[in-house]
Amino acid sequence: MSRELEKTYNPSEIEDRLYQKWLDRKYFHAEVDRSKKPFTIVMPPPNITGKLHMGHALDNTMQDIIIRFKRMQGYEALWVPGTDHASISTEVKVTNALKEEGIDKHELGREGFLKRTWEWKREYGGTITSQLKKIGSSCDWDRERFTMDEGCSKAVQTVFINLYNKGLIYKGSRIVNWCPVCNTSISDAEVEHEEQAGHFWHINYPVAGEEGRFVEIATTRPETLLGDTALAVNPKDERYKDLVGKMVKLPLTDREIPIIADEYVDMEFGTGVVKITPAHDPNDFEVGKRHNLPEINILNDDATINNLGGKYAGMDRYEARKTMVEDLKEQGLLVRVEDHVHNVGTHDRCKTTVEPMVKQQWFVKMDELIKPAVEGVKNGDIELMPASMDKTYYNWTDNIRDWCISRQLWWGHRIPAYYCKDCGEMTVSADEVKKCPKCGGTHIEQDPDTLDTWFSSALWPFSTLGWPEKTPELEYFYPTDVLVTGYDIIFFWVIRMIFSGYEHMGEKPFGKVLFHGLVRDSQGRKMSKSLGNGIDPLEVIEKYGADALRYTLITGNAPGNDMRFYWERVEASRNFANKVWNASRFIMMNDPDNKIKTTDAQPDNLTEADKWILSKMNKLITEVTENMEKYELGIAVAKLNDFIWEEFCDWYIEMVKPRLYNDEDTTKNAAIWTLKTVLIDALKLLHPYMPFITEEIFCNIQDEEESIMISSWPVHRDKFDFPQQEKAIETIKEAVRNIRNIRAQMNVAPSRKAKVFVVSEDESIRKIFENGSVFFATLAYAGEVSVQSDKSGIPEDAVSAVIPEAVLYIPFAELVDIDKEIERLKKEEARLNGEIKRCEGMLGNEKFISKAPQAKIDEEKAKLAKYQQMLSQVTERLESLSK
RNA sequence: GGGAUCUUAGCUCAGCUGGGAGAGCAUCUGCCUUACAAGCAGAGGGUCAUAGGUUCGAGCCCUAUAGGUCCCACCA
Repeated sequence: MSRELEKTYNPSEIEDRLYQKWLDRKYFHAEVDRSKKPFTIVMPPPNITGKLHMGHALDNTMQDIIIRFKRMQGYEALWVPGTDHASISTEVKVTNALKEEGIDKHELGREGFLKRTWEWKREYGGTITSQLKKIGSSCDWDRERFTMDEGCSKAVQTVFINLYNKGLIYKGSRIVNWCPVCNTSISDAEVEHEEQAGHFWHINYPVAGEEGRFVEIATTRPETLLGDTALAVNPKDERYKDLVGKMVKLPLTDREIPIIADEYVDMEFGTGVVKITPAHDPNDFEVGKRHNLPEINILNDDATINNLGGKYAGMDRYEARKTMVEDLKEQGLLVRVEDHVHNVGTHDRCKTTVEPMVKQQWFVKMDELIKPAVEGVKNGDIELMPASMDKTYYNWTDNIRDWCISRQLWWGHRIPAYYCKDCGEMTVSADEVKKCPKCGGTHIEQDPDTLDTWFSSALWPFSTLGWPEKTPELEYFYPTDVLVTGYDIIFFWVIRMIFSGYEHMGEKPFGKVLFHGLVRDSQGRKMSKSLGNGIDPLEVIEKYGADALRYTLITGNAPGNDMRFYWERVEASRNFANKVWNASRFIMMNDPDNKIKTTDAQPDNLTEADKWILSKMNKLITEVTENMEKYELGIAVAKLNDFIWEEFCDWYIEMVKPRLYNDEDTTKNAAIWTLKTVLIDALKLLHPYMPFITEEIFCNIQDEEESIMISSWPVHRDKFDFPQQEKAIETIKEAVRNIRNIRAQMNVAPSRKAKVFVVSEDESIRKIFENGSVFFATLAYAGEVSVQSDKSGIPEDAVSAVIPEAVLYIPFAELVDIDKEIERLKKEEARLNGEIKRCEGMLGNEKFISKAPQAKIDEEKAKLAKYQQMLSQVTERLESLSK
């Protein structure tokens, strides 16, 4: 393998090749291995109709980071990928495709349609998974699943039958949300409420038998009047007390309906009289049940008025509304029209206003099922991250209603219920029923409905592992460890998986749920097709590489928070990748034949600088690991970035250069060994975040085929703890910073070297500078460094800087402006005085002394001593300059 | 109506269990120093929304207020 690397990192050449290498070597594949601990993630299955968007990119990057980390830590790490059949989306897509060919879905028939849809799935359903590969997802493609594959379908059927037999699934005539465009019922979770400007129509209903007396009601949906079966008032309402029990004439019809009393009516709102339409309003439905009112459905499935609507039959709901209002006006029954803003339920897929309707549908009874799911989160069996999601979760579980699971669609899992046309008997069965068990009739028809898409995805954590079969995988990998998903599908999916896990497996589906937010555009708007503000992750990958995209999505963002996408941030990520690339290139250039290996014994002539960076690295390993274990991915990588860029590149590499450029230097090899050791550990820590570039460098630098993916995660090594050396190097860094600062302030050209005197009475400090003089001189642009215990030989007008336990002098003879120098020192004096005052204030506070922890007190005492020592040096300098 | 969350440098955001305010980008100054100008060195810039409270000590905890965002909810 070539050791000549390009000057800048070029991801496009590398990514596909490396991904293929990993695939070929089956690195992503996990097997049941009892000698290892399992770690499992199941991927939230993207819709087969989907195209990769930033949400997927974020979701999968997070999962990939976690799974790569765990794999390196030695777990048998399994990440199960798959796709969702997405019943409505897919059905709509295929229906429209057919329409363009001039084919009507119903003409084609159910079987023909399903055949076409499977074909469509085979052709396009894999698009999204192939895109997931582009971002580096290390999922076990051998175990890829589909919610409608044989195994998952078996799981769905088993669950349905189990729940039915337990009485937890029932069929009933209930009010459901009906989408007249998609022509199907939908669950409560699929209804989005949006505020719309509408009207409040006040209508007079004539009281039967009392000429000239009216009851005024107010409604936002006057067309539903056709289905009214009562008016209701509050039993406590004095205004209407005498009306209760009387009848009113229902306008525009020849029906009479009763006035009833029900607590549900709010006296304060509107006129205090409510028209009751049990077939088209969930509340009215309840009222109707309490008072045994008839339910009159006045709508067809496409939201036109049905044949019960008299002259309005056949009109669209809005057309009927308009016409009816006109008619009411003509008859003098329309009192007035007010503007009114109200919440309208719309279908989340197609944005059509849903119509509540009474329909025969299948439901899952929720009240019992939800209990273990609530308990599981309450007692910590499942942890939601961030924890604030708990409240959202309970808010839903506390107000849960039965789940409408039947859909009037063809694409999906068909309900395994069979009806005998002869006697009407219903049989729920896994196998096709051919003969009625009750009457023996053979005219059997299967329920035409299919199940809600989320019914199958609710089983995903165990259906993908083989359930209902008792597979070794299920036994080994279940329960899964962490679920990563957006907070927007907590109700659709997360909660349903949780109660399904407890119900069917007797155990939680996952231990933790890591929620992430939305990726918004740079102005904070949701990325959407209609706005055209979406950014294609593939475009980002093409321009900057998958690593840069992943890095951008993971940095500078706390768990559960939304983030904004900026190209500038991608650029910054790319720059970081490039930094790593060049640091690596630098190291390779200094050991072109790869003579020094990290596996070599630790050199016995490590310098203080070497020990410092090794010690720093040791700390970094601990911090990164701890944060990743808490799934604080952003914090972990921020620490890593700081270490690599600042400590390693800006300081350590610069410190080491004089040794590398000097062939006489006996510690040259020690430097190279340290550079490589630290770099390789850093690459490993970075690998989960930036898998491609780290792999490429890892192989190049070590001249080997071995992959970083399967290398072991770095662990803290006690032998690399060097607290003394850490302190020593920090002292030198402080000195360097001071000198650079002074030089910049004085506009001294970098080319101009100056002699630097380090004066300290403390021998250990002097020793530090003597040991570090090789690089101290370079970093501080010093021509020569003189370390001494007193000021002998130092010109009186040298510029000076005070650091703890030492004073630095730089003689710039002609450049020095004494007044400016005094001013600078006075500023420093004031700063130190401020610090001293602060320390003294704290230490002088009796309560602080008595209540604060001893460590904190000692810390402040040490600071005070340090500042006092520095202050005395500054004062001394000032005095000698003022002479 | 209920709930969540946010308000920190010009912009976008970090800041984990309370112990001297950080990053990236942007701005200004100086550098093509033989890994990297996608870079290096330095600088400026914040009464951490407001007002109270708890505490020896508050960006962090509590209460109220203002503004923003989101979720849930059957007010016809």
